[in-house]
Amino acid sequence: MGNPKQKWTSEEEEALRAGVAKHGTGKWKNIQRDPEFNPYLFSRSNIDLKDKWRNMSVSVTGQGPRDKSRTPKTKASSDAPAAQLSTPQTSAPPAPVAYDASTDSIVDESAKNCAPKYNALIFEALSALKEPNGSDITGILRYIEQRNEVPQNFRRLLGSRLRRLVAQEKLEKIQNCFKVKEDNSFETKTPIPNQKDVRPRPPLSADHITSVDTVEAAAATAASQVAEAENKSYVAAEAIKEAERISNMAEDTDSQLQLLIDIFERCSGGEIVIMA
DNA sequence: AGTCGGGATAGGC
DNA sequence: GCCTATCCCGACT
Repeated sequence: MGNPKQKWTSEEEEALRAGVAKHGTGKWKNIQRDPEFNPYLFSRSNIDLKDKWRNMSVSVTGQGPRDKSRTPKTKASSDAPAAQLSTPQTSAPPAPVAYDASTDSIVDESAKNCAPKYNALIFEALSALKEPNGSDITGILRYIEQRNEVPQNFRRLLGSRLRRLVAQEKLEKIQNCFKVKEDNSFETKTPIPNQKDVRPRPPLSADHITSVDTVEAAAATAASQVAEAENKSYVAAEAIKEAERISNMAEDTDSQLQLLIDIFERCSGGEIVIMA
């Protein structure tokens, strides 16, 4: 067709990875315009970035180029940035190994993203199975397997995921069965201020205002309290982000450990395990 | 305007 | 000829 092919250089690829790590997939225009990456990507359009990312994705996941049988396009695929945990991923291609600019390390996005997905599947299974005393791992496994494609070592993964959810008090374990904790809601909730916190202040009457000074002092106090509250809110939000990041790291490490255990056991049994 | 998925095609083997 | 990477187009939000 029109223009001759312009091969992607490694610098461009790195810039694209870093851009996706920073802005998330789907924000191609933002990445392209970002002054940090624009020097490398100025000759590429946002469409080019999308195509290249798609291409990088299939080569990492080992799928053939453009799997035609991919799932139908889901509408409302307003993608979520890479951080969006259960975002699930929208219609974005399976995320390739992404370059994490902040840590200078390679992070497997797909592993990151599947953690919350599996958790959601576990909760879905438990609520669908509706067993009063909880469901055992086999039942949960069967439910998920029937409805989703799962990796070979999924039982192990499921086991560790269940243990983690129990540890996080999102599930409770009764003998060998797992049950959703009553007071648990899985979403991160934004705390709704309870009534006593938002109760209307008593109306100011004239005798509350003794002088302009006191009004100003009250205003200054209120302003400083608002600022302080905002500050605390920001610190809390940062802490939540950090906790999520650490949780994801833990999930990754756990998955890797399970895989290594699996390989070790197979090797111990005399099986030859070929690493890809 | 921006994004997406699919089709077309250049280029390497 | 086949496969992959890139370009292009139309649909969608």
